[in-house]
Amino acid sequence: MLDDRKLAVLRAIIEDYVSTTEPVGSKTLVDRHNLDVSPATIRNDMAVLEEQGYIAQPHTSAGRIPTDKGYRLFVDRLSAVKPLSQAERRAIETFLGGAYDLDDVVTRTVRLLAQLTRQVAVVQYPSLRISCVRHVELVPLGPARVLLVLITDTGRVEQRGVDLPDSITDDSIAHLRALLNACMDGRPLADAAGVVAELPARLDASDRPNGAAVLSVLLESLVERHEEKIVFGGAANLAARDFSAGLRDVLEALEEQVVLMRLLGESGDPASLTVRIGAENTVEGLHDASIVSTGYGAGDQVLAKLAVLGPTRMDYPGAMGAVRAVARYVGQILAES
Amino acid sequence: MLDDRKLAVLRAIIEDYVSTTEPVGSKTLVDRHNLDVSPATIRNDMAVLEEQGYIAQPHTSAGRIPTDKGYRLFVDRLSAVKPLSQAERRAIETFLGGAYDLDDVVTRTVRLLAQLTRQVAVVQYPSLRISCVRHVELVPLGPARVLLVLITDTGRVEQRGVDLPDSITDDSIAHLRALLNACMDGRPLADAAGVVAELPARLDASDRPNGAAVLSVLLESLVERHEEKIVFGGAANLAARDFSAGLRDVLEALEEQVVLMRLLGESGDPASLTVRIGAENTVEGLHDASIVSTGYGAGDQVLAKLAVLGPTRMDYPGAMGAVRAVARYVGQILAES
DNA sequence: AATTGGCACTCTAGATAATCGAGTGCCAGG
DNA sequence: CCTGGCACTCGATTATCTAGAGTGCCAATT
Repeated sequence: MLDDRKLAVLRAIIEDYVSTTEPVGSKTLVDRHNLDVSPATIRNDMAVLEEQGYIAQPHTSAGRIPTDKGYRLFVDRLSAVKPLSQAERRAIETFLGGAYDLDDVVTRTVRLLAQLTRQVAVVQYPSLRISCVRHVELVPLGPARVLLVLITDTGRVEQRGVDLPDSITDDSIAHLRALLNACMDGRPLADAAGVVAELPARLDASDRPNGAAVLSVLLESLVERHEEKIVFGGAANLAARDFSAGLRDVLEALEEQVVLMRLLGESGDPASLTVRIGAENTVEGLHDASIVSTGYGAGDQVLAKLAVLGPTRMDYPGAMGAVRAVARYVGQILAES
Repeated sequence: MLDDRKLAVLRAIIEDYVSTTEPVGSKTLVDRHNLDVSPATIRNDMAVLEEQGYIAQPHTSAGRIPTDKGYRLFVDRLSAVKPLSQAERRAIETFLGGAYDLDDVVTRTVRLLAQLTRQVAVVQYPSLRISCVRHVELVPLGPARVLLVLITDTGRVEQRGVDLPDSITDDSIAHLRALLNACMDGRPLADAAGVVAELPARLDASDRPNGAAVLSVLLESLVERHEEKIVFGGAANLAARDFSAGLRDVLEALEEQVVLMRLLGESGDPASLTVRIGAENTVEGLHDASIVSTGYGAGDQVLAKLAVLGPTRMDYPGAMGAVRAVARYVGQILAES
């Protein structure tokens, strides 16, 4: 139905349109790419492509622009992920290598991705779900308030103030701390639920409510809130582009954690490169946007996602290359630390 | 030189211009505010105001718009900080009250300020300079690498991986940990420098380099990097406005930590409400912007700054009221926790 | 001396019209 | 199936005109 030349034409249209931002006509097309046929032939091809919904005309007597469906075909069958240049790889390595702590890794990753792709970058904090507990610290903050500090074997530290149901003595705290460490040390955070079950038996009756409160925080709050943390950067790159919906909508979407969660959650296979194009995106206000996302993590565990967001008219091969490369390096960093 | 009526005219011009975004003429002015004089009289006044540089004409035969100098006079002498409504105060209280930890306080503050003022909000993390050490924890991460965790009496936790000059045994770590806690416990972080001096004497010679490495991280890195952390939000509010310089510049400035530092640093008295208008701002790309900032902290200590950034044409009394109120509430929250 | 009504003047925003040209669709011939 | 030719469409650009908001200035008034 679509012979090779028609596909080549589609590819050419997309490449031209992405780089020039202007509808591309049959004449320009033959000139710029060396298709050995006449403009009239191209026009026939374009008519077919249009009929099938891969390209569209903004108005009669203008060139063609790709539709979402056109981009989709391009991404699926007409393009390859573009590997980064040697220089770019080195840049990633040195830039990410200098990170101090997790916060810093995430911040730097965002900046890096935004800079590499000249788009908006979105990075989710890695999940603590599979981390193991190395140490739990309890520090009294008030009569019925303690600070819970959790140190994982991946070298991460999470803290949170906990309001207790009862007031608590320093002794009880010490007791609870010892017990928590005994129970949790070396165990994955995901097991916290199990520990909650066996804990009451090992606590004085008087300490049970407080102990339960601390554990539920450990579970619900630390682990889950971490995943909800999503950072974006490179908003300045939006200003240059023209989103028909108005970039106000885009910025609003980016500032809503909930929306970002959904955005990253929507992609199918979490581990692999996923591209969502234009209207494929269910998030309000992002119908003109495309998202290139992938999971990342230490080893083969997917701990979180990162993505690049731009107008549907974006350099997909380049963005995909950058996303993949950055995800790999971040994974390495996480594995090392 | 400027009699009362001329000042009233200036105030009226600013108020109208801020709310309508359009140059305001003599006729409209008399209509909307009840100045009991004729348009011609106002025109004379406006001529004087213009001569003195308080207002300007975009072009002949257009109304007048305020200049930076005009806004400056308005802020200094013609307006009062507008207190928030009861409802707004309650909203602040409940919204900030629900915060989990410091990160959450800062994030919520940004959102709150952005929403209250419909502008961009900028918030700096509170300095650790005056906090006291409650506990120091060292966790081995590798042969020559430890994780340093610092818990302060204000319930904050900072962590950082430290690469040591020599490899280290678990014994040494325990020793170092005990010593650090003995030295630092209860002392303000600002004293860390002093502790560095006395530490070597109390360490085995073999532990000295490692101990010094840990302490220098404590000092340089934890405390200072915290102050450098600045968050902004509400960028979507920029989209509606029209910055002549292009909002790209504004967004770029906002994404540069260094620039934000300078922005907040420039204000004079750190404790009080400061307004910087248009060109008063030395930051490139923000010559069309105004910044309303103030310091905040627990008690009377100024720990950091927060600000609102918008076009010079902004609602100064409202912004000042919001900034002041939010700063106070955040201060309270910090003092409590 | 300050205020005011009157008036001519100046621009800009917006409407209308004319023109240009890139790009198309279609057709007849190779 | 490809191609050159050709009439046609329609947005973008430019030119011209008009209406009206707003001004500055002046002479008269209080």
